[in-house]
Amino acid sequence: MATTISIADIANYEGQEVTLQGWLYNKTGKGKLQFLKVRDGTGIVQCVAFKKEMPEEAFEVARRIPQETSLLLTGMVRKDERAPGFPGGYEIGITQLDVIQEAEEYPIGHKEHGVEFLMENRHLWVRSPRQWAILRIRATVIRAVRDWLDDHGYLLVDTPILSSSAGENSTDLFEIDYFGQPAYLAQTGQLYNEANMAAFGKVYCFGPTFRAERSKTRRHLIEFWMVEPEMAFFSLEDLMDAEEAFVMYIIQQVLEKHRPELEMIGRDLGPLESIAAPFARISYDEAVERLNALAAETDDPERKSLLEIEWGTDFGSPHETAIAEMFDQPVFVYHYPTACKAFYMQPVEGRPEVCRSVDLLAPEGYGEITGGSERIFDLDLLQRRIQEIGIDPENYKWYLELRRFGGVPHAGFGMGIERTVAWICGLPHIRETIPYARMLTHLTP
RNA sequence: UCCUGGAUAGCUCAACGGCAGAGCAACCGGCUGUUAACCGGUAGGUUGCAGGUUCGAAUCCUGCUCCAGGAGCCA
Repeated sequence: MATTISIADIANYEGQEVTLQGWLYNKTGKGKLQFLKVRDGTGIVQCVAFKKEMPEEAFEVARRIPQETSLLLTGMVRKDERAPGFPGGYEIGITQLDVIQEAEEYPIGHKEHGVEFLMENRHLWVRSPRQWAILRIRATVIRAVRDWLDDHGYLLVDTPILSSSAGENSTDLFEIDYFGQPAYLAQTGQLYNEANMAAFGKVYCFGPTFRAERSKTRRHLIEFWMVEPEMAFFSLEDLMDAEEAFVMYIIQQVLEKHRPELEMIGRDLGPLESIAAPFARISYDEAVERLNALAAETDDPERKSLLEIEWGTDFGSPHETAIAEMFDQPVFVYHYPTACKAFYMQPVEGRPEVCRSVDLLAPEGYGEITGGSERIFDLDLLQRRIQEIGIDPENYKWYLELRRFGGVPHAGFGMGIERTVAWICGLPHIRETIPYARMLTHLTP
């Protein structure tokens, strides 16, 4: 009985007889010689069925079976430069072949398909090499996130997904029936993080978040995964230092572990490899100046009006892209107008119209991947802010109470996993960065 | 919610007022090194839905449905 192996480990079995269990990915034939590309979840290997080297009925099976048939095969591993696959360079000379389930006509062929069709068949699309590579990179991004935080003194403290009131504001929340009273799906774990940081110092939560926004762009999901670290005694500058190291680690891990996958999906590695700390840091004031300067020297009136910005308004997507394009590195933009940001952000000393907030914009037009700030820790100030923006203090009772029992300066940020993966993989659309994207028009599969 | 574009064979598309077609997939046959194999053959259609104009509509008009991209909002 031959050893059952994973394709990823095939190089260790050269010259040995092995068993493989997997699915037929593709087949090309030439009469008495059939090339079966088989995948097993860890990789793809070319298996060669040659009529003279195997039982007659097994060869007939090799000739007949369609794409995605599940199978069990045995054969000799040999090195061959011509053999395609992942990792490639090895192939298996089949001596025995058994079908587990012969597939019906498989909808996803090896030609191009439209977005609508692929999304309807997402449960099958995840098998395609490109999607397979992207989702493996996603898993590594998530692991790098967890490892870096765990290794730097942050404790994972989970925050609830169901809650009785809004996190930051009451719009774009999914409301559900919670035994007769309204409840909402979390759009952030941040308020709970602030309670947890006072217990554990440095904490983070990681999980799905929900935004009921009718957004229809390549950067938006209704359900997306966010990691949110929150740190006691952190200033805005500490926050930027941490984010910088954190993002660098994630990129290094992906480059180290997934070079073949990145090449497989056609990612230009140059811009990614050249990412290095320190990242640029500019103030909102400077960003507005730079945008208006750029608009001034732009001839195209349409683009000009997209770039022009009045101080005090938040950046639109064209602004973010334009700022990011001014740098080869990710760029921090800090001290946004207080009016544009959440109520709990700490105003700048002596200049309350701006706050101690910072967004990190990814290069190559990928926009905002993190957003964070120093939080208000003074009770009176926070109460005043709640009153100013007109939300019900009753909903923030426990949150306010954190400021009664040892309030300290603290800061935190949130990073969108899917946007980060989209940037690292160089993808045109965020829908490929999550196994089953929830979007305005996609709830199935 | 708004703006723009689209819907034709299982898939990707062509035909743009005059016989609805190709490639891939499927099926049959050939081929000992294929890389989206190739070669020959077969089958495959309520042209998104409803109405209108016309001798004649996939094509022009009206309404609707669905999809995509973008804006706003955000990570």
